[in-house]
Amino acid sequence: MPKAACPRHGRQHPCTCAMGNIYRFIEPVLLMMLKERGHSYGYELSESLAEYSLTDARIERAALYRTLRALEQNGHVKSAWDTETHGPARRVYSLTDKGETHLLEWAEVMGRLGEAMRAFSKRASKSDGLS
Amino acid sequence: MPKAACPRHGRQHPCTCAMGNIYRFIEPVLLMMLKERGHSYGYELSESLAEYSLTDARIERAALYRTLRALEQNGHVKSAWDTETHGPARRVYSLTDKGETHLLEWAEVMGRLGEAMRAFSKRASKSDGLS
DNA sequence: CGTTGCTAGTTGTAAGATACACCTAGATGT
DNA sequence: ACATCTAGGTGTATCTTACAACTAGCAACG
Repeated sequence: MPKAACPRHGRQHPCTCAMGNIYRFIEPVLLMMLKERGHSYGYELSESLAEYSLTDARIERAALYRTLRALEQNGHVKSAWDTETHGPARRVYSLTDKGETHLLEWAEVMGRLGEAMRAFSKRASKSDGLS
Repeated sequence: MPKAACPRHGRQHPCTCAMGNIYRFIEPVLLMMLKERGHSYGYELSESLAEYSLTDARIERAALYRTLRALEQNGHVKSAWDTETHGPARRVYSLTDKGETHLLEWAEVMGRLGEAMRAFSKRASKSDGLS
C-alpha cells in the first residue's frame, strides 16, 4: 500500500519512502506467498503467515484482508470467487505482472535495509563508541 | 517509544512488538548517536542524522524532538539546558544506563530483522517460486 | 533600528495506520 | 436446536506521521 509515488524520489528507484509505511511488512510477505503458491485466499494465507513473517509480531486477519484489498486496488493482485469448494466462498488471489515487479522492488528495498540493519546492529553492540 | 511491554511476549526478550512501531527507526538511531557522541542536542543531531539513518527517508525535526522527549520520559536519556553557549539555549541529551541497555535490545532486534530481510530479499529475487 | 538569516526548540493538526472488537454466513457435527 | 469451524468482512478509538507554523536568541547589513 505505498503512496502513489514518493514526493522526493519520484519513481527513480524503489525507496523506503515510496514504500510508504511498513505495515508490519504484510504487503511484501503476501506478495511473496502468492508468488510461491501461485494463488491462495485470505484465510489460508493467514494460517501460514507466521512461517513467512519477517517479525515475531502477530499479523491480524483484519489487516491481512484489508491489505489484500488494497493490493488489488493498486493492481498488484487480482481475485476471483471460488464457490465450488465446500464451505463458505473463498476470494482467491493471484499476482499480476505489476505485482511481481512490485515484489522485486520490495526485494531491493529489503536487501538494502537489511544490510543497514545488520551494520547498525554490529555497530551498536560494540562496547566502546567510535567518538 | 515502545509500548510499556509486549502483551504477548512480556519482557522475555526484545521483540519487534515490544518495540512498537518502527518510527522510521528514529529511536535507535538517536540512541546510537548519543552513545557514540556522549552527548548532543536536537539541532545538532538533526544535522548529522542522515549519516546514521537506516533508510533514505527524511527524518523530520518535529519527529526527532518528540522522540527525544519520549526517550526522556521513558528514562532512556536525560537532558539539561545549556545556556552558556552563544545563541539560543540548547537542551543537551545523554544516554542513561537504561538507554544503553535499550540500545542493545535494539541491536538484537535489528540483527534478527536485518537477517530476515536479507533472506526475504534473496528469496523474492529468485525468478522461480519454490512451490 | 529594522530586517534578514541562522540557530534552537516546540506546538497544532489533518490524514493515515494499527489494534481490538465485533459481525455475517456456509457447512458439519452432536 | 446449538456449537464449532471455515471464510470474509466492518467499525472505530487510539496512535503515528507529515507538514506547517510559531517563538526566541543572536549577528550582520544597510
